[in-house]
This record gives sequence, structure tokens and C-alpha cells, in this order.
Amino acid sequence: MTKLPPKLKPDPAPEPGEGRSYHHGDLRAALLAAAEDELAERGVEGFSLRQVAKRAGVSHAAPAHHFGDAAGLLTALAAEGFRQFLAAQAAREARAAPDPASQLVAAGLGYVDFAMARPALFRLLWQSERPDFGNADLGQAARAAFQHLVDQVMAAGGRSTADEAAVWAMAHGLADLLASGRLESVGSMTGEARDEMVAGIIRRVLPAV
Amino acid sequence: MTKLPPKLKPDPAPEPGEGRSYHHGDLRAALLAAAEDELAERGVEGFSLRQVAKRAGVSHAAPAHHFGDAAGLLTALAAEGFRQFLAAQAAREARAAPDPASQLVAAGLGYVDFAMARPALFRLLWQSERPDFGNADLGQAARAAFQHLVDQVMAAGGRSTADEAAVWAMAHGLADLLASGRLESVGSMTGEARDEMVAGIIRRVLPAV
DNA sequence: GGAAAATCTTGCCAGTGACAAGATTGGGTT
DNA sequence: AACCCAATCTTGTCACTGGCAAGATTTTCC
Repeated sequence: MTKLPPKLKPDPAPEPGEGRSYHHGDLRAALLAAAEDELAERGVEGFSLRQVAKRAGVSHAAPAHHFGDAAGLLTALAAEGFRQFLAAQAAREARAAPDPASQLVAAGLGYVDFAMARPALFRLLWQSERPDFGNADLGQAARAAFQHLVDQVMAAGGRSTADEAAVWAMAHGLADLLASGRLESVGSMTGEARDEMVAGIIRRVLPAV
Repeated sequence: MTKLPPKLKPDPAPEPGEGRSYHHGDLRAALLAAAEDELAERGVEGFSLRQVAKRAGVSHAAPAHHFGDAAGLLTALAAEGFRQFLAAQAAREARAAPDPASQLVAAGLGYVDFAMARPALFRLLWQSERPDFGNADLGQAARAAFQHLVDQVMAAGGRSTADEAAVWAMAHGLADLLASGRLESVGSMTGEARDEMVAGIIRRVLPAV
């Protein structure tokens, strides 16, 4: 399993009433990090803007200046998340054989990697309606992220809409079931074994070249 | 596309302060129906218990007696939803050829049918953490629903965990991407064309017998 | 007919998101 | 160096939400 960037920021140590001055310095990044932690602990549906502010050690209204409202924060977090989602695919590809089929399987493995390593963020990206997907930055990051997999299908000899849909749906279905912990027969595997299982399943739907 | 049971109840006409007496008569069912409507209009994340009560024409505390709390209502709704989800698969199977492969494809089509016909409910079943999946009734209904597809895989000649996972992930991935409106190339198709596309994709991962 | 249980309402409290107004700070201008 | 202004953050408030408690109304059961 590829090592993924663990956090947006390496925990700036909140320390409630500590030596921090009136101005935070980098509150925007601190809030994004706190938001992801909150997401991991309470889930998307238990997400609370005030709780994020408390975790970052600022007042409940502080986030508004940087993100407008809760949707704004989640939109920014989701955009960053999609970029890291894409990076997870790229990380797998870098370590895979250069032929198109191997690259496609690697992208799929990265897709699943991300879902299992950061399930809360994955759920924000794919299962939430709170981020504003009409936002330009988020929309671009999202399209780039899943378009990449589709592009790989064509590079690997795909010719039809069905080829694209099959590979994407397979990777996404595996990732989604694994992130939500329902596909126990695969989710309980570790390391190489799981990689082989996932790769083998993805290879089933590779376009015949 | 198979016709699905449209509602839990055929809209009992809320009528706020109407001729209804102190006791409602069948408030439990009315609340479940109102909850699904709310879900469809506001999404799982915008779901409000008080809004459901208002829609059903009762006070904000009335649901508590029947469902305990919001999670209780969503748990009951999800259990009912899984049963109808299973029914959607059965409906497709009833109209398909009797050979195991055709039955398996039909189950997958039913899986997708449900996701597209009632996306809000589908999201409650698969993308929400608010229902109590530890609840006995819900757990049983959920297991029965997706175990059915897995059973079909074995009946169609599947032999391994990989066979099961592949078919389930494919059906689920298609359903999830279609329910959330991201797989536009397939989602924009109608009737027969979409059925053929979905069936063709599912057939790709059928276990080789 | 009367007590007990079930059903529904009103009232309340803590937590939440959004907004407004004020306090504090840093940067830029002269 | 003095000053102003914009950015940043805080406090206070309002409407809404979920959950609990207490009371009102109706049905059921003996």
C-alpha cells in the first residue's frame, strides 16, 4: 500500500489560550487541518464548524472570514482532497511498469489506496452534498481527478463509453465499499495480498486491445 | 427500466390543522413517508426531524414516541429501504431468462434501477452514517439485500472471493456514480439503451464458467 | 365506568450556523 | 514617526435543531 501524505499540515499544536497573538498567522491552513481531523472523528454528518474553530483554538466566527460559511470550508477541503486523490493515483503509477495497462491498473490501485487511507475525506469527495461542486476550483480539481482514470482507459486501448464507464465504476465501487467497510473479504487483507486482489479485479475489465 | 414502488405510502394528504383528531391513526407510516420526501428534497445532510414532523402535520416531539430519535426514524426508513432495494432486484429477475447468468445480470440491473429511481433513499442506505446499522432489523435487511447479489454470483458459477467482490463492486460502482449524477455518459441514456449498456458492463465481470 | 396506557402537545435547554458590530493588529503612506 | 485603513479575530445575537420533561387528550382494558 502506497504511503500517502498524511495531513494537509503537520498539526500546528492548537494549545487553546497559548502564547498565540491576536492574529493567528496561518489560520486558513490550521482550519483545514482541524476540519479534516473533525471529519475523521465525527464523520461528514457530524461535522460542526464551531467544533473545528474550537479545535483550532479560535472563536466560533473566525472561520467565516476565510471561508464564508461551512460549505465554503468543506469546498476548499474537498478541492485540496481531490488534488491529493489524484496524487495518490500518480504515486502508484510512478512505481508501476510504464506500459499503458500497468499504468491503468496502478491508477485504480491509487484510487483504492486513497479511499482506504483517508476514508473520511473520500466520503467528503464522493458522498457528500455539502461542498459546493459548482465552485470553479473544486469543479476543476474534481474533474481532473476522475478524468485521469478515464484518460488512462483510452491510453490503454479503450474505445467506447462502455470501456470508460466499466473501469471507473469498478475502481469506484471497490473504493466505496472498502471505505465504508462493507467489503470485508477484501478489506481485511493486508499489503501485497490486497493489492493483488484489487489489481486482479481491475484487470478483468481492461479493454481488450 | 423497471417500475418501482414509488412510495411507502400514497401521500396521506398532511393538511396541517385539518379534520384530524388528536390521535393520528397511522402516524408511524406517515412519518416514514414524510421522511423520504424530506430526504428527496433536502438530502440526507439537510434532513431535519422537525421538518418531517411539520410535513406530517404533527408537533415536533411526536416522532419521538414512535422512533425514539432521528437516528431511529432513519434506521426504520433504511430497513424498509433495503427491503425495497431487494425487491427491485427481484422485479428484474422475474422478467429475465431463468439461466443463472441472466438472473445475475438482472439483479445488477435492479441494483442500478433502485439507485436511479430513488437516489435519496439509495444514499441513505449506502452513504450515510446516521442510521444505526447495528440495529437488528436494519442489519438483517441490509445483509439480505446485498448478500442476494453475491449469492447470484455463486449460482452463476463464481468460485472465489474475487468473483463476488468483482460483481458487487461493479454493480455498486455503477449505481453510486449514477445516483450521484457523475456518470453522465450512461446516466443520460434512457430505457433500453441504458439497460443494454449496464447489462453489457456487468457481463464483463461474470465469472467464467 | 374508571384506571392505566398510549399518543400527542407545549415548553425548555444546549448546540449549531449565520450575521452584525466591535476590538486588535499589521501594512502602507506621508 | 504618526496615522489611517484594511485585514483579522472576538463577542453577542437570532433562528433553527435535537432531545428531554411535563402535561393534555384519547383509547384500551378490566
